[in-house]
Amino acid sequence: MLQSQYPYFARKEAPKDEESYNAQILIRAGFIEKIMAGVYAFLPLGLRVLRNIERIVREEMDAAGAHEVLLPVLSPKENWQKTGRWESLDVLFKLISREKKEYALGPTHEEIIVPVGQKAIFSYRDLPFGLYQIQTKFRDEPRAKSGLLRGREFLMKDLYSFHTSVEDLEVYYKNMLAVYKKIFSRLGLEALQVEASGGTFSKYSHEFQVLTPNGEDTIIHCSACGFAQNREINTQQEGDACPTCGTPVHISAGSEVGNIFQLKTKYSTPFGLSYTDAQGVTQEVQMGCYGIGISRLMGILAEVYHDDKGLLWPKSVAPFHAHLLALLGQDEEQNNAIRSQSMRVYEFLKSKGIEIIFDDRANVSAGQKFAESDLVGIPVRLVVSQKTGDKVEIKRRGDEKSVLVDLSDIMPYVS
RNA sequence: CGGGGCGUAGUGUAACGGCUAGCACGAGUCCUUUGGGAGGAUUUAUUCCGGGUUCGAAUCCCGGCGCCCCGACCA
Repeated sequence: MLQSQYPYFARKEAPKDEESYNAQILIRAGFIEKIMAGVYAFLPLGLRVLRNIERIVREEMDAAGAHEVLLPVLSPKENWQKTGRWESLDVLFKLISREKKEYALGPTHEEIIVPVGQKAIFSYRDLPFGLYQIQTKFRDEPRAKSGLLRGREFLMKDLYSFHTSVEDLEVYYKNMLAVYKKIFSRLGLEALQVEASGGTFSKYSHEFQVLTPNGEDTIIHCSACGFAQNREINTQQEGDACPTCGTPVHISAGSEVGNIFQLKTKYSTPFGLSYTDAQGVTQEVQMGCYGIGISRLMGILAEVYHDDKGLLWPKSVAPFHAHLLALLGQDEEQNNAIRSQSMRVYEFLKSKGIEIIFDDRANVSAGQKFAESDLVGIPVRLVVSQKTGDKVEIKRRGDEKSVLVDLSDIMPYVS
């Protein structure tokens, strides 16, 4: 039996027990499915978006010289006891084995990476270096909410850097600020670099915030000089003078997409992570950590890129480059012509490396195919029907008008 | 964990304590249809779970579980 070219899970109505926009639209369009509060399955279309976000983050991490690792989700209690977080970290998921041994599911991986790093660090000559992973994280949030924006299980990139000195850490940290800006810009997002409280990690940190009406953070920011602080550390009101340049500040809701901290020796100390300096003296290793919420980014992209008809993915993360619709009718002779023409288009674009999804379903009305393609939000829509003859109709998602072109002229429209 | 709301086919919903739990969408089958979520016929439910009140419970009461929202919390 021929498998359908169209792995589709769309539905007309979103479940009523889901109020956040990103979860509603992503469920409706068939990208994700809720399994329980704060836990989602990624369906074929959603996984492709997730992989694209991942790929961009991975490319930039690799370009910055970081090395990818994969740390375990399951981790021993002792490591968390060493830092005191077995007790202090409320969101730590704990589990007990048949043998009554206790484990934690990783909410973040300092307790795991430090002992790993230790194996490679002896001398100052071994430093600096960075290790990162893209891994599922677990946090026992007291209240999961806002769809993909705050889950109990989510995908995250976490990078840890190791240094001989605070000065060296600062160089790396500053470079990471630039790397992060590049990542968000490739994802089609404008992210403000925001100063925030460092939480339990350090006195201060930098967050990257995308301004969106449904964001859970409040950001005080200045459009003139780029000053931006989280409400956590700033109590200014709309229109107050910017502390750095005096221009009236704005207050906006934002969603955190990345966060970077200077850990310094916070985790080196409990694990005895040290190196020998040029004078033969033992010194503590200085550390930084740098996170990006991969699955959360997918939710934020849905919040930012949509209209009343559905999603509009930026090309860099879109699940496919092109969405091909074959509009079939009752006339089988006509249908055969449409099938062979749409297959020509499909094979041609595939041969050119264009990622294409092909809606070849029979017995689905043209109107439904159009509505669903708008909902899914792939950047370019191609139509083959009785009207198009040996040409293809092309329309960009979001455009009003379409054009009819020969197959030989199609590439500029889809690449 | 405090406050609020809510659990009825796959989805969205209706039903005064009382007839065979109604409708729409989806899905299955058959026929017709095919450029903006098509039409007809037909099929599709232990009303979240467990107790209780009652001649009789989707409906009222108690307990549990689950979901959403506000707050607290948020590496």
